[in-house]
Amino acid sequence: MENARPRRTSGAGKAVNGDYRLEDQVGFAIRKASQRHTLIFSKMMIGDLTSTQWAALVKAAELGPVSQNQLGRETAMDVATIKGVVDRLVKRGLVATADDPGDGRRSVITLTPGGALLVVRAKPIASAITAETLNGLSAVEQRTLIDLLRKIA
Amino acid sequence: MENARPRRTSGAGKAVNGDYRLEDQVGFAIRKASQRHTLIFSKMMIGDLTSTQWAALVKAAELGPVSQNQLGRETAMDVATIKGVVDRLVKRGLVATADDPGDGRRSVITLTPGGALLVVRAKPIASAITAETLNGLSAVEQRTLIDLLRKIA
DNA sequence: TATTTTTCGTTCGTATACAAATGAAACCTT
DNA sequence: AAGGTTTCATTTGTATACGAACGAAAAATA
Repeated sequence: MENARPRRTSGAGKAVNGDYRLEDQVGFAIRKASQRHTLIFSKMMIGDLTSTQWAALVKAAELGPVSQNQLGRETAMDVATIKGVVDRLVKRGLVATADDPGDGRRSVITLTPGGALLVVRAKPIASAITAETLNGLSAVEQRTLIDLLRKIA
Repeated sequence: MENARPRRTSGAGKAVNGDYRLEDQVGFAIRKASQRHTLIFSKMMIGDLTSTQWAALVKAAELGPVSQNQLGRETAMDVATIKGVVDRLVKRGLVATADDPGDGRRSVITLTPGGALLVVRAKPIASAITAETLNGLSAVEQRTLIDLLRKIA
């Protein structure tokens, strides 16, 4: 029963040469996990919200009136990205923009009543999405995963 | 020194109501980790390869001639996504396509010599990218993170 | 105050990501 | 062999994601 394991090393432990497996890389694992989460999100969430739109909405609810760039920072979105997200939320009447009286550059973003209502109704669903995404893990593993992800983010 | 911690619960342990923090959700943590990885990847990788392009290249090297959809499956890419990726790799001369003689639907994808050379040279860099992405974690934590990501993917 | 720097929002270009629809080819079953 | 099903590749439409450049406004500083 020799050579039952792949002989990818030339000594003990550390690989030597052409041993690079896509499946072993964090980046690939992150991408696959992200894909599954996105799928779960789109299946479970109400109001046709994407996970990024939800992030912007719930942050806007938490923060109250915010500038667009600030909202982007809080939700980890590029200025160009948050613009597109906000535009789509405005078009759907979930969010409104107004000129900042004190700062000619800023446009202040606020939840509309409809947006606020949607946030209230979607919160338990968002929690359920997180739970479903983590459903193969024990409680300890769930916490560990989030901790480790935070550490490398 | 009472109420030093946020009072978000109305009993012991489990939260009750409007306590949903974006920062505590896996999806958000995954997105942020993905962003950092993407940044590291683009800064370190050679040949102007994105992480998805790299995935396609290294899988094509591992598998030899493959159909486009098959390559997409191996790299966790949608048919529409893998098409765009392959198109760009073809345009850059890293990959070539040919009609499958035995199957009129398939187009077979192969690495060009330039593509093969790039894979050889980029492998150690790709490993370094993974290491850099994980660099705040201990060896055990690194393995744990990848294991847990695989479990939920 | 005048100048420099920073911040804000916008726009352009490129690259994933995926649902859905399509036509062609292959496969399977009867 | 005919008919139904699956697979392959393509296309369209929408939504992130980010680098880079831009003008306008505010802030910092000389």
